[in-house]
Amino acid sequence: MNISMRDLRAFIAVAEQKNFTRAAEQCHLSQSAFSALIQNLESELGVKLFARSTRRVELTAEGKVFADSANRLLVEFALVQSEMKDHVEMRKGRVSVAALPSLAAGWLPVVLKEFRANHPGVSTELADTLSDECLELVRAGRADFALCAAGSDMAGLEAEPLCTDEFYVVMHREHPLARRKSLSAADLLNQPFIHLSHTSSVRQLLDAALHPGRIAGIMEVAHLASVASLVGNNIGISVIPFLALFQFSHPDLVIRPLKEPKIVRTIYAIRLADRPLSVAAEAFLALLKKRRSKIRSELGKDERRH
Amino acid sequence: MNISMRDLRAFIAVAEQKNFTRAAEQCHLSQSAFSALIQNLESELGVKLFARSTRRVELTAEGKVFADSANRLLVEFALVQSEMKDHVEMRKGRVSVAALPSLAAGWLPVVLKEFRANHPGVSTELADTLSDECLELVRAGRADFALCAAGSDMAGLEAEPLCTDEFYVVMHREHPLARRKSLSAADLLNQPFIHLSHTSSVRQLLDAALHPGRIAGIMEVAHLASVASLVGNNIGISVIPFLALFQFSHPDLVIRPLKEPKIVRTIYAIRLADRPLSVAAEAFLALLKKRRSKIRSELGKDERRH
DNA sequence: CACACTTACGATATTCGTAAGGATT
DNA sequence: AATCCTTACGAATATCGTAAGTGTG
Repeated sequence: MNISMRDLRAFIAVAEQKNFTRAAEQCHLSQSAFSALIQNLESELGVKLFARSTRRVELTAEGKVFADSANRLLVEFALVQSEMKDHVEMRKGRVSVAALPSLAAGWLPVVLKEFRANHPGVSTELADTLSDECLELVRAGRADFALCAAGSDMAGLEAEPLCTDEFYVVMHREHPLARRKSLSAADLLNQPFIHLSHTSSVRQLLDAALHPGRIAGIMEVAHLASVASLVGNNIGISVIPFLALFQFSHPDLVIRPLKEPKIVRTIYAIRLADRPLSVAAEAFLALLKKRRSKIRSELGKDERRH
Repeated sequence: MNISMRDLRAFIAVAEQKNFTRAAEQCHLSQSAFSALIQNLESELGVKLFARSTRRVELTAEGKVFADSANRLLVEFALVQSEMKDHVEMRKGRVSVAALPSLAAGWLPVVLKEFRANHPGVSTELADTLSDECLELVRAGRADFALCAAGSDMAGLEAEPLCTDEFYVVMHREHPLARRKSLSAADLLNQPFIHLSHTSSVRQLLDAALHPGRIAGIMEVAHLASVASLVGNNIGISVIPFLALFQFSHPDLVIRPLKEPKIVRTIYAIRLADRPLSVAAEAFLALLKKRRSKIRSELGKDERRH
């Protein structure tokens, strides 16, 4: 028992035209092939659908019953087809992104806005969280992809570099080091230092780069806003990646590039390996890559605003 | 764009099994043919439905969307199939019969009852009316077939004899002719005669057979019950077909066979030519023919009851 | 190296169209 | 004679299965 949409369309064509020849034309078939098709349909259903006298073709009682059903099935099927098309052409869909708070608060919304304007039917979700949780969301399939740093275990994931992010020293404007144009790791020794929590990728990177034993950490907080406040009150200094600097735009704060060693982290677009993204997610990721040059200029705008 | 139910079943099979090989077995196909089938489906829809790594098969985002639709379509289709089957096997359907009042009041209900008991899902309709209107109902498609006498214009109709119906003289028991065992046309001359209306097939047959000029018609009524009442009051006599005699079972009435000429009418099963009956109507007609031997015995029962 | 999907390719079935047949008006 | 559906039959097409190819764990 195998009936196709074409069979249904053919059936409906005869039912409407009441004529095999015209129905066959409508279906781009020879009349004989068409006749065979209808006969086949009748035998599959086990019912005569048409009463053919040589001069007239009419639906049988059972044919009428089937006509209603066939029409309904065709409509249903057309809806399914159009829904699939909607997804392919991104009039429908869903994109779920996990991103570092720094990206989620700065550059990402700008691109998100553009994407949403272009594809109003596609719903977008954004989870702003630390790298590890970003990766977890991707692994669990709760996010299509993540924009974050690479984690220690990247098995099953595929990471594509999106941009690099340099680290800066932030301190109070009255801090002794504030007069310097740039700073090195040696300058930070014995300075009261505000750390982010160990789970933060920033912290992990700093620990690796700056020999933690020699840094006089005096405090450990979870959120950048806390760091900014502590530094703003001159309780200590900190080292922050460029993308997070928008939280440190304050007259009392001074930002200085950290040189020697220059610390750079890479932000990746990370997704499940061997799993294609949905059409919409693919498109959104493409747009993100297309707009990646604006990452810094967007932040610039943000800083100028303060 | 031609997608078949088989395609949907195959798709659902992989979606559930998450494995082409098992799904192929489930569909009684070789794995390679199955693979081609799915690829074909994907290309027809214009979307990748499955993410195949060599080790795992999963639905893509679009595949999940399609899975819901495919399931729904299959369910819908199964319902359509079962509805068609219901009609073929007469768990559903409709039979509409037009029949002469004499049949509709006597034999027909008995067969109808049997049919309805065997096929409770099939709705039955019965129009009890004179032959001309019976034929009209059949022509208009309002009745599947009619049980009545043949009309003057039988074009487009197909008549199959069902039974014959002989005519009897009915009169009051005190009527002079009541003592006779049988009567001839000559006996009826100059007797006050109760006629049915000209539209009645009975009347037409009598007019043709009994030389109306020589019959002293004194009254013309539409319904047999009126004839019975008039005759019951000894206002006149009448000639009535056997099948209608059940209305004349009364102690005051006497029924005598009419011989010379013996008048016989034929009752036909009449339907549209070149139009098959619905399965249910065909079955009902078959049952009617099978039970036709009971036409007289049913009437006998009726008469015995009085 | 075993498993699982894809590709290649010859074999098999289906489906197609032309042409002839048959029935009706 | 014209119309319209069916049947016959060779041809085109699609589908199938075996077997080889490929990538992964």
